[in-house]
Amino acid sequence: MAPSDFTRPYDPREVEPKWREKTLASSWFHAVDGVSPAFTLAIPPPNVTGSLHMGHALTITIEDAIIRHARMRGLNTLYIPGIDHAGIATQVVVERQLKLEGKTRHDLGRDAFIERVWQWKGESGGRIFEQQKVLGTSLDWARAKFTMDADMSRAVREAFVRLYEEGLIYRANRLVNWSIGAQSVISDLEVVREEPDPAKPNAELFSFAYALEDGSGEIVVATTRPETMVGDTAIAVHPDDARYQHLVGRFVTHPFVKRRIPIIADGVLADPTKGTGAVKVTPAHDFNDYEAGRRNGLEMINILNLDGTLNAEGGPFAGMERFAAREAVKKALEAAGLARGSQPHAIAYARCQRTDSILEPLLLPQWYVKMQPLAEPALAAVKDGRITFTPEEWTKTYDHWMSNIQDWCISRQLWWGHQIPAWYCDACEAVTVSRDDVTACSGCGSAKVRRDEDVLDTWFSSALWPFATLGWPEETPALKTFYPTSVMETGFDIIFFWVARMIMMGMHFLGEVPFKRVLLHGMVCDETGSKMSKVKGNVIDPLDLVNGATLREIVEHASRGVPYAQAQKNFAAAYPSTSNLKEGFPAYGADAVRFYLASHPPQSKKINLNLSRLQGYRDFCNKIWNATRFALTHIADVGPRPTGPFPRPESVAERWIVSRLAHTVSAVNQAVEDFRLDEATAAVYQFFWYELCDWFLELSKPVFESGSEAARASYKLTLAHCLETSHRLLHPFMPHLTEECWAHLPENIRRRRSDGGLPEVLALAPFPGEGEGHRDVEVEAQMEALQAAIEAVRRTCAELGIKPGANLAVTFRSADRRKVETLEQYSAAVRRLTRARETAVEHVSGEVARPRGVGYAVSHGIEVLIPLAGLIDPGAEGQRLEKDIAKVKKEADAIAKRLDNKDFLARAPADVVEKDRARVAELRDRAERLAAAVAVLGEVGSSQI
RNA sequence: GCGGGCAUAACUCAGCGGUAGAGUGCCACCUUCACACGGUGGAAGUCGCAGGUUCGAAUCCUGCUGCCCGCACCA
Repeated sequence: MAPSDFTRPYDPREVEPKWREKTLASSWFHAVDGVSPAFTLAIPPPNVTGSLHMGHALTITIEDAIIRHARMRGLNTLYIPGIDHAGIATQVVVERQLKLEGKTRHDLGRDAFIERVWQWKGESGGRIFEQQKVLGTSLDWARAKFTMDADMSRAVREAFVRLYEEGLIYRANRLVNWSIGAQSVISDLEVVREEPDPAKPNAELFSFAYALEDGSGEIVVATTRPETMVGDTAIAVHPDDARYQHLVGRFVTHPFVKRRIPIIADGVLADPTKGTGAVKVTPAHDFNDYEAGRRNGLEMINILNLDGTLNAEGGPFAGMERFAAREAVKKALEAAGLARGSQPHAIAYARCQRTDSILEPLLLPQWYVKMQPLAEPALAAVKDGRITFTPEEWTKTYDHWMSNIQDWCISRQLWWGHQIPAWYCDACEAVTVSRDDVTACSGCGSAKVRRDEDVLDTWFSSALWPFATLGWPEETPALKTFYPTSVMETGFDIIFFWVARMIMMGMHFLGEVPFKRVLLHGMVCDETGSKMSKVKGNVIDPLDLVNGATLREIVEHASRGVPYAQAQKNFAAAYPSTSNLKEGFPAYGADAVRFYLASHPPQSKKINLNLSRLQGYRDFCNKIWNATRFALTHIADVGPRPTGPFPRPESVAERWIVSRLAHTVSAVNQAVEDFRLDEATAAVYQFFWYELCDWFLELSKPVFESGSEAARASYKLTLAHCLETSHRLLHPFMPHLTEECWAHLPENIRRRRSDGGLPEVLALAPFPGEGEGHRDVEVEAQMEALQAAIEAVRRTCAELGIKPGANLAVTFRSADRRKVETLEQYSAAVRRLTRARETAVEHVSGEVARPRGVGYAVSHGIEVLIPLAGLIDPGAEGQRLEKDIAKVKKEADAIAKRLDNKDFLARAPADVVEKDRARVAELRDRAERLAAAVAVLGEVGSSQI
């Protein structure tokens, strides 16, 4: 391929699809069993119902960068892809489809329904894999797993049976969170509570009276759920509440159902300061009442059907939907003269995370995992550092949750999922839990056994992910090679749902941590900081950023089920910067999106999408492209790259760039090791643009144009080396662009593997380490002086309003022989970069007369003299210099003041004091020289002050 | 109520004890033969407020204010 193949500007649409195809046709990212050291990362499996969102893009970006870095460092690297069957979400999707056909899952029956879900999964369940590929992942697709695969199901069953046999799984009849929307139980973690705002009542606190059975009076209670009163089995008062002591032990009569209800004393439930101090007790429908019921041996009466209607216990209200029943009960109480008023009230509704329906506490037998014994080793593993969290602050959150852990309800009344392997006997009481399907009761041998209808919480299978994906419970070579995995990387919002449970299960079943490090990232939000949601209409599809999209497409992807005009309004509110976005998004490309996402520090809880920054990284891609294109015009015939460490070049510029390269390489490696991808991307961005392109490339141009043969050869090698090393440094963040650029480089310059072989592609090349350069602090100082001299000329001209292209003849003076030599050596480059017609360099010592009427600057021990005659009025220079003098003096005075402080001298470290002394001296010297320059400016100049 | 976090340039965010930084935006200039998705120069911050520790604080400590996020509770 020739440099002319480079289109301009860089167009990711030309390059990225090509490398995606090559990758998928290759075996570059297949990990091999049995080779160590290994590096493993199992992707957090996205929902099978899902399509790629910014959170997935962030996950993949971070993980793939870490994975690619590890792979290039020579580790046997495995990045495991996968999809989660997502019980409730998937079942809801398919049920919605059925509804369009006028059917329910019950019309189909369980087997046919499950068949139908699999069919759906086959058609649209793999979409997210395709979307992940667009981002340039280096996943090992041959090892992709779906949590409902046969081997995964086997692992789930094995885990369940073992826990049961160990007494860590049990069945109990307890109050659970019932989601009427999902028609299932959900776990504590899946309950969301909206914070109540007392200023905005969202409910009604309704008071009513129970009449004492002897007709001697009444007792008033209040509730936000009047319909539950048909399930009341007690009224509780505080034992010390003088108002009610005489009533404890007596009874009231229920107005609607024939029941005597005791008035009991319960100091836990009843709070004398709240309401009337008397509280109705409905043990089967309230968590606190349930505890009170257990304490006091109360009857527990379930009044609800699973669909939210009142059952036969509802008396006159039986059959009514719960909210209709609420109104009916209120009316009936009023009619009976028992209503005692109501007031607006703010309460925290408990809702189902998936369906948003208000949850009902219900008494139902369910399967639970006993968490305490599992939590203890998992807590210890984090405490003693076998597992570390990044950012560290999550350790506390983890400790706190794990130390107060509740048993985990794992039954779900769904059809889609791993059916619980428990069989009940109709002939006896025995429960049979088995690895194999059961035909006879383990207790009495009866064939009348029924399997538990329920499936397991999806998170139960997720908890086995790091080892089930590797073949557990089999002792597979993969398991031996890749477990424990190296890193678990995911959003902080599932630290309890997932991370904590994986740690518990991994330690329990394998006796070893499932991963050594946990990296938790934040949430990608819109420009205003709001969480992305289709309801808010502020979702941005990462593929629209990658491929480009029209405004209409963007807006349509942002929300669901809203008219376009409204959707546009919602979108504009969430992304104020897009007000001028007529054309939609350009194709930023996967590489720019990745680099952008990687540029955020892990402690950012929120990443507010910033399109201008994204654009900045697209520009960076273009910069890399063009720099490579330019370099290729010079390095096509570069000599062979020496094996081993890069040899130390001769010239200042080369030694400088190689020193900066060494610095960048170590900064990037350290940053990736620390999971500070933001620092890694910043370091390589800084190096490539501001050091390699802005300076080294510019300094090398005159050499390529008119340097000696030897100099040209040396600069070619250095340039090619820096460029090739940059491609390798950038590759984990920008896989497509760097592959393309690297493929254009002459073979001579590509870094070989340690065995001497030429890597097939950049992804398989060694990551830069020691030996790519050498730090040279001295040459860096020399280079800084050269840069400062050039910048001094530019600044002086700019501040004086001297047009570029003016006829400049600049003289540099220094007492430092090396600086003089450097300036002389680079005089052609200096002319080019300052646009001066001619330059002269003088080595001076002691006081030297200054010419009159010159623009003057001094920095890093180099004086800059620019004759102004014929260019501008020297008066302007006088003003400019005076301003400069004032600034320098102010700075010098500030430091001098510190140096006058005896305590500072006595207590500050010697090197700090020394640095300040040198700095004051330098500043004073500059001030003197500037003052002298003013003095010789000429008549006009000196009178301007 | 318990716990965690955040407040730095117009915007988005680094820095977390020794001269206030980056990207974007802004202003001025430049169509210099890799790149105008470019180059050069510039302006811009009493680092939320008040105390304290220290020779020295954006950085450590305490309090306050304002936001955010968990967990618990809510007749």
